[in-house]
Amino acid sequence: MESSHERSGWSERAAQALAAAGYRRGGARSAIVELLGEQSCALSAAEIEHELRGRSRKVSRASVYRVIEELEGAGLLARVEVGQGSVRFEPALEGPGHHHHLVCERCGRLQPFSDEGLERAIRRLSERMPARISEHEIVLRGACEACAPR
Amino acid sequence: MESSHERSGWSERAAQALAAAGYRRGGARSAIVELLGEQSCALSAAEIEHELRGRSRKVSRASVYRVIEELEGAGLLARVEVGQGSVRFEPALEGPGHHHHLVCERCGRLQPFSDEGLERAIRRLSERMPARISEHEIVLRGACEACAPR
DNA sequence: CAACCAAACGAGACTCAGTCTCATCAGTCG
DNA sequence: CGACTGATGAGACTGAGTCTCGTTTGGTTG
Repeated sequence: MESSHERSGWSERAAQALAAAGYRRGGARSAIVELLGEQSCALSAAEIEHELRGRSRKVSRASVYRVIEELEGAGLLARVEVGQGSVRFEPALEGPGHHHHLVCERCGRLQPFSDEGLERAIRRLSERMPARISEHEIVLRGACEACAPR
Repeated sequence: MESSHERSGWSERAAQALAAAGYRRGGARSAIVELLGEQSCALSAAEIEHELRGRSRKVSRASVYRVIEELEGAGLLARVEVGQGSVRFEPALEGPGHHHHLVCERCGRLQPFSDEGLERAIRRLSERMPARISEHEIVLRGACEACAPR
């Protein structure tokens, strides 16, 4: 779990990185970046569109997907495949922010976690595989603490 | 990769398990089970529908999804989320057949792998997490041997 | 400041996987 | 052999995501 000031740093970093990549400042883009920067966990594209309709500014679906694509391309946004066809996005944090997800099969909530043992196992495996591994994604499914306390 | 006689055993097991669960024998269901039993790796729903159109018997999309759901519910079929919104299915083999996937970002091919170190890390993590973990899924992304030989 | 150009944007048509409904078909059992 | 009930197919429908194209806006230049 990350502290919120680390998050707000993200939207600034993102804005800078996009500017450096030659993108102009545009209302839709900055509204999306700002919204993402405030989140504590992943949002779906539809949630981004819907949430923005209510506040700062209405943003079209096309823009939501365009900006997601730019951010993902710049390595600033991580795509999380949650299962059942739903895809979510969240700010990609540097090194220590790297984490994976537990999806509760009961309530559907997403819970981030990280584990050094797991990362080590993946690094070792990557060296042995006959391929160049660039990313990995791990999803655990089960019942979260609230749904099945022990 | 598993030997093929292990695979053909799967379609029999699946047929038995479905019969035991009270399902009647039906043409569409057995055609799908048979096709899945022959595969060496995961198929998408559309591929199942298309492949069957050409051979044994034409099967409607509704039946493909129905049968997938039944098999998944019986723990006979594993769902593999490959990314970019595409979902594939493959026969779930007992213990030793448990594996994960490497998705090539260049050619899109799926390559199964398994690793005891990784499984161990996940078991240990599951015990420490404040949740009941029932499944896990790991996807590695990168360039496969054919696309980026080293 | 005015004018211009390219990038950013919005609206909405379109695609495609997956779901749902309902009429028809076919095992199974009496 | 019927009849009952589950299995199936056809196709309408949904919702996420993509694409196109006309409009708006940021930034730059005269």
